[in-house]
Amino acid sequence: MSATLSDVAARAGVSISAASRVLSRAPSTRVRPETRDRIETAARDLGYRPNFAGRALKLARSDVLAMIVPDLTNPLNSELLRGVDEAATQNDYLMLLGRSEDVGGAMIGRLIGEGRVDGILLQTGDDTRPEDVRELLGQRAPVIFINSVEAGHAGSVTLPNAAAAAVATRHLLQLGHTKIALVGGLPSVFTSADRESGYRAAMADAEVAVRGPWLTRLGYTAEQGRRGLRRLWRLKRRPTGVVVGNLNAAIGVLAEARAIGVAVPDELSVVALHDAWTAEQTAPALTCVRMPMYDLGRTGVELLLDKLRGTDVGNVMINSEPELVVRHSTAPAADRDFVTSKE
Amino acid sequence: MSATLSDVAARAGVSISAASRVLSRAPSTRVRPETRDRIETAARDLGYRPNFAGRALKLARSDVLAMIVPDLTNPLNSELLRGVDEAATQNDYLMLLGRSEDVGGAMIGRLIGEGRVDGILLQTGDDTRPEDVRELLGQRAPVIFINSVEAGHAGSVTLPNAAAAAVATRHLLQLGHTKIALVGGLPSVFTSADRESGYRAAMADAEVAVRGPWLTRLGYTAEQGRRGLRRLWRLKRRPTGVVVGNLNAAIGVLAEARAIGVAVPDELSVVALHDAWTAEQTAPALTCVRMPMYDLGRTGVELLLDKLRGTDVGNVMINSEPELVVRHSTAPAADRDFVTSKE
DNA sequence: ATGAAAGCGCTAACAC
DNA sequence: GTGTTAGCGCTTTCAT
Repeated sequence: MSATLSDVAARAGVSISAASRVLSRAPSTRVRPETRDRIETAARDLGYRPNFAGRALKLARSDVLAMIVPDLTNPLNSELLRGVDEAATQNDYLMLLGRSEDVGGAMIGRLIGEGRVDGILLQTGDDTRPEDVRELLGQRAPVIFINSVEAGHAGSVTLPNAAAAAVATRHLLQLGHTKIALVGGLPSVFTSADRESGYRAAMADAEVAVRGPWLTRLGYTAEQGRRGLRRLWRLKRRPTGVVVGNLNAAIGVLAEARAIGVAVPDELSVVALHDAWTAEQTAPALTCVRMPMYDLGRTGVELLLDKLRGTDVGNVMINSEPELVVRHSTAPAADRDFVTSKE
Repeated sequence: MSATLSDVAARAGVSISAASRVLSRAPSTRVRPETRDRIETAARDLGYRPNFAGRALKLARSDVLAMIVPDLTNPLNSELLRGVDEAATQNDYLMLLGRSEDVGGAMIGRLIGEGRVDGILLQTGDDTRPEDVRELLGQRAPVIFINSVEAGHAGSVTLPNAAAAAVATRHLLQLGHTKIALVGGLPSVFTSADRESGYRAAMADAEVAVRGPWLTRLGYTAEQGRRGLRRLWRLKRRPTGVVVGNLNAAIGVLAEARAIGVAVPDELSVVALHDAWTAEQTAPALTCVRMPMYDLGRTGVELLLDKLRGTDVGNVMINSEPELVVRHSTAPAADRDFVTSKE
């Protein structure tokens, strides 16, 4: 065991409470400079670290935030986790990671019930059961939803989902495409509707018709993306461009395109929402709309800390404009001999 | 705050210690069935959860294990994390995730110094500084190295790196290739040498010459894989097959091959170490050697728990045979009109 | 400016 | 079989 406060106090020749004041509290506490010095020196010599159990027991808080995501090893979450981690660290909190599939399970129950975490950032996944979420909300730790919302729950941060889908759609429109499909997420997932509405809005703005069969809502995984493209290619009237609601699904779309002999971008332009290193390594490299994931994480932490302090929190949308990253999976429409002036 | 032990005791009409005995200890403690019943009922009614700070303070342990990896969102780690998590949960431990880039930093120091974790599973990365690792080992939490070793340190689990590289190499040899290159990891990384030796052993067994320029040691990222292939393709004598030490690097190799006009597998066969969903989505889909990542995680936890109990632990290698997963990035050598009988 | 002491929730001797 | 009690390390009134 490392040195305790009483070790430090003994070495500095002061009382435990004096040592505590100097070592833990805001520098506001007035104490004779010489005493402060002795205490700080003793602490340094002994390599003193406050025992967190003692602290947590006394203060009834753990200084830990839990970030719960559907898939820890999804590269799309990389920036999100970095944002959360940095914001947490700056506020002297630790970030604990969990999977949303565990939400109904024992592990998350332990985290909260045993007082191991002070608050929770929750990103639900395709498989998260609503009743588990409601149970979670019934416990005593405040929850902030990340890129998802729960009716009647105060505290969420969302991405500019509609705006991002619109950026992607406009990119294809500007390349001269009019037959534009959407390979979207499951209808049950919060972001799906938003992204679809952004797509519809951009199409409407351009006065281009949306055809029902060109919308698929199969999910955000690569395999589901493949299925989406297969379904589109079974159609008599096929699109020349497709907006894919998620990068991983787009990777599947590309793989399936190759498998069934669809040339990208010559025959089909593909643009995806989200960006990550994997997008640069596909064949062809994927044109993407980058999402403000880092800000999403930071803002989530700020909201959670507000809630912890008792401040009223609302539902905020990150409003930085999603950025188009043009790579090689999109090209001017082949069935037109002109393109818009923008391109 | 939720119910405490004394709430439960009061409601059951027993002493706190009776409640503690019944609720926390092995069922061995003898107590009148009726009393046990009353206590358990009271606990259930009150939704009692042991406060972990009180428990940790008393027992001087936290029941938390930290798993530290270079990159949380690397899909290659998915199975590893699952293995660690499951084994930890089964032993009533919680898994806390950290990044190895933080090893020298404040965060990991807090985890250990403040007694927040009982032990550590550490997978070092390209950027982990040896002096930071040594400092970590100097602290009071036991450490088990995951697929890496530290000289003189008891406790590590490693993958069958050499065996996997040999499996990959033999696959190419059996397809008739003799001009086989290795796109490997950084020389400073533990696994690099092992994988290289497996490659060399397989080549030697087949009495096929290894040419120096065909070995690159640039690293395990996609970008480093791309650079590896570029370097190989600058050669006058080019290989017809390449073993890539890491799946992510192989994804880069494929991307670069396409970029510079190398046909895979017709002109170049590519086989990668490790497997993940990303390997099924490349063009062409990657032939891989699957590694026992799940077992790696489980075994790491078991070793760590042994060490926690004071048992002597050694350095174990997971010995399940790495499994070849043939997809479409490898094909018979084009410069031979015969193949071995095996294929 | 500094110290004494209580108590956060829990477990483990020890007494009965 | 059950209760009493001390104490883990810390913060925080309250005295001095």
